Parts: sequence; structure tokens; C-alpha cells
Amino acid sequence: MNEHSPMFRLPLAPLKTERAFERICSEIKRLIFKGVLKPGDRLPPETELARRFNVGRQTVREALRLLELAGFITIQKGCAGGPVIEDTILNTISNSIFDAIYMKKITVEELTVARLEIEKAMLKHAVEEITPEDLQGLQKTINQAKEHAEIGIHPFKDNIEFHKSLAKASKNKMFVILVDALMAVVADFLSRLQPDFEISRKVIYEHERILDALKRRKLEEADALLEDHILEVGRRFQDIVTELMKKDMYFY
Amino acid sequence: MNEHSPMFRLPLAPLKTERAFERICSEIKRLIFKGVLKPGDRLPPETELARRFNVGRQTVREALRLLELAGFITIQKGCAGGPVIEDTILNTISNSIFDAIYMKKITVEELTVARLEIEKAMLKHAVEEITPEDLQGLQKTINQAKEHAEIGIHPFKDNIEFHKSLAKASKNKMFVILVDALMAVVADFLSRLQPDFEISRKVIYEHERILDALKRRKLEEADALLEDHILEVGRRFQDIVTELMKKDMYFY
DNA sequence: TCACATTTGTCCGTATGTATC
DNA sequence: AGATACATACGGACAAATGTG
Repeated sequence: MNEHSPMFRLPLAPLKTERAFERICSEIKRLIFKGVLKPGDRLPPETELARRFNVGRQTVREALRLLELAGFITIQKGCAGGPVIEDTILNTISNSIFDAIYMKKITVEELTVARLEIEKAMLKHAVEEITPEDLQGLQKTINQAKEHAEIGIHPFKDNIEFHKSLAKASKNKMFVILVDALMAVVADFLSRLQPDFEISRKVIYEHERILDALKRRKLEEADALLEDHILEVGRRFQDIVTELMKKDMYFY
Repeated sequence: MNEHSPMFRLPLAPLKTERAFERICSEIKRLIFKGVLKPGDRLPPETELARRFNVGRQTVREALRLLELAGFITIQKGCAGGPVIEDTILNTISNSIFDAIYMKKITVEELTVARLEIEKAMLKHAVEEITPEDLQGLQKTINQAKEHAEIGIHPFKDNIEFHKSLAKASKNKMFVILVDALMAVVADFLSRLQPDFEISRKVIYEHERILDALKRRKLEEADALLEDHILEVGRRFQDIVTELMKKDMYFY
């Protein structure tokens, strides 16, 4: 096999015997990190990759599988298909945290407390960093939620988008990731819930008040509103879980 | 397969056809979530799984690859080897956050700010929930760090353990997960650094002061100490990154 | 120490489904 | 509508690693 890649043989990881598909995976990852491969770029087809790396096609497949799950590429079938560099890492993190929550059997209270702290921190930074464009975007999201509610579509996606947009306004991608992950969990809870337009109207109203406080740069006011809002949502989730546990339907 | 089901032909909906290995992957995940498969349990060998799911061995392999990367199983070669249910999801989250950072989606400053907020929140809860046993454990970690430093072993693992133990003391598993992930990133940075016993002595001293404040239940004092500590570490990380980027050695 | 069985790791050949032109 | 290019999947085979007797 091709052993000549002295620059990759650095002190890290003498632990396990590196498997071929792992080597290929990190090789491609390295190219992405370096900027040689950018989002939108297409990777050669599997057969071509196999030829270039001097391995079997199956080995390439497993490497691509890893890259796909890790959020570096997507794979499309058919003509003009194949592996494409695409950044979906944030989704990956959300899913992992999501899985971890199930595995560790984290309680709703723990989740709510963490969400409270993270979103409050996010809000603090958002108040300072938010731009007029961000404010417009948030207003648009709220308007969309209203419209959807009017025509009978439950606006829970819009309501989740509100929190995500808020995180973006903090101009800190770490908050974006964390809020994204938490919102994935929230979305899962909401999807188990009967659509309740009464509550969703209330949520929209609360979001509107938070936005209003933000426009006036009133952190303390927005903070208090957000806290009430999240605690309220947390209580509803607790009810859902209690209900699901009773029915022994917590997991599919 | 049944292709004629006009009533289910929803517009734009059926984007993805679930691939065989995805089906197998989620099937096994389901069993883990349900509690049928618990950590330590061994899965049948690949050939056996292929037989049972009525698919080829390669398909099973790709499913196992996904489960492995997602942190649900580990795989060992040889006799008495094979896939074992094991919970390494926290590592997975760390790795994903890793990747996100390396893609420069997240800057050191963003990371430090997030770490600051999360650990401060964690500390707030730890002060209220911490037990004498937790305090003893933290003291033990510090003592161990001192001992290691004395005999010439760099105590960065002990120093990281201090923060993890602090998170555990908050009695909120969500904080444990988040701090765990953040600390994995910190550990990676530290591993790239020349061991500096001068700095590590300083770190141990700062940890000791934080613990002292905790023993006296002085949140404000501990909070200020923690903030200085994290900001200081963040500054050092920034220096490392700047240095590595100059040398074009930022990756591997 | 040595052989053996088990299981993963890797490769090849081939067939099928699917999307694009 | 047919040809093409690609991923998806199957089955067989051998190599390498690892634990056991």
C-alpha cells in the first residue's frame, strides 16, 4: 500500500491500528479543513476514489458513510449524483445531543434549566450585537407565525425559528449550535403534542413582547419574559412526558 | 414493490428512500432506546446480523459504521470480538464540536464566550447542589494534580477533570454533557501545547481558590475567579491558534 | 509457544435501482 | 423513451487480528 504520506504521520493517535476507511475519511476531512475542498464541490465517484486511494470500492463506501454521518458530505444517487461536499455539521451535533438525551434519560427539568441558562446567555449577547436586519427578520418570523395560525397551520416551526434567529443575532455560532440542538429536542416534544392554537397564540404573543423589549434594548425586560416563556414551555413538556410515561409510549 | 399508491403520492414529500443500512441502523438504535439492548451486551457477528436482517454483509457493515460513529457501539476484531453496545455518545458530541471548530465555523473567542457562560451557569447550580462528597472529590482532583506536577507529569488531565467534576456537582446531566464536550475541545488544545509547569501551577492554584470559595458557599467569589480563569485560558488558546496557523500546522 | 477458531477488514465481480440527459 | 452514469446492494473470497486451548 501507499505509505508515503509523512506529513500525516504526526504524534497523535498511536492507539489503534487505523483502518483503511478511517484513513481515507480523515484524508478527505483534512482536504476540507484545508479549504482544498469547499461546500458545493463534487467528489469523484466511488470507483474513481477507490482507484486513487488504491483500495476497494467497499472501503471507500464506508469512508463516505462516515463523512456523511459526520455532516461533511451528502450523497445523491443517479446520474450527476455522487458525493458532494456539504456542511451539515450543526445538524449532526443536534442529533448527537438528541440521542444523548435519550440515552442518558435526561429529565425535562434538567433540559429546561439548561435551556434557560443557554438562552439567557444568548439573549445577553444578542441585545448587544443585534442589527436592524436581525430585528426585521425576527418580526418577519412572528408575522409568518401569525399568518400560518390564521389559515389553520400550526406555527410551531415558526416559533422555533424565532429562538434560532435570536441565537444567530448573538453573532456567536457556539450559541447557534447549542440552541439548534435544544430546539431539535423541543421540536420533537411539540410533534408529540396535539396542535393547540390557543397556546400557540400565547407563544406568539410572548415572542412579540420579547422582540419589543429587544427593539428597545431592554435586556432585563426581555430576560424576564424569556424566562417565563421557557419555564412555561418546560411545564408543558413535563406534562407530555408524564402522560407518555403513563401510556408506556415514551419510545415508539 | 407496490408502486401504485396514488393517494400517498404527496407533493415534494418523498425526497429520500430509506436505504437498507439506515433501516438496520435505526432498528438497532430502537432496541437500545427501548432498553432491550443495554451497554455491555454483545451484538451477533456481522454474518449473523446479515442473515437475520436478510441483507448482505456489506449493508450490515455500513449500519455498524453508523452506530459506531454515533457512539452506540464499539467494534473489536478477532475471536470473542464483534460489536458491543457501549455508550460513547459524549465523545461523539465532542468530536462533532471539534469538527465544527476546525471548519472555522467557531472561533476561539466564540468558544471561550460560550464556555464562560455555560460554566458560570453550571457553577451557579453547583453552589446550591454541591455535597460534601463532591467537595472531597474536587479536593482529591486538585491534590492529584499537585502530585503529578511534583513528579514531573503534566497535570492537564486532572485540571480538566476539575471542571468536569464541577459540572457533575451541579446535578444537571445537561451541564455534564455540555461541559464534557467543551472540555474535550480544551483537552485537544492543551495536548498541542508544550507542557508548561509554571502555568499549570497557576491553574492548580486558581482551581484551589475556586474550591475554597465553593466550600464557603461564596458564589460571587467563585464566579469571579472562574471568569478570570477561563478568560486567561482562552487567551492562551488564541495564541496557540495564531501560532499554528502561521506554521500552517493547524490540522493534524 | 504454537496452532486453531472466530470475527472483522478488505477486495472483486455482478446485478439492480434511480436520476439525468 | 432510451441510454448513460452513478449509488445501492448481494455473494464469495481471502487476509489480518485476537483470544483460547
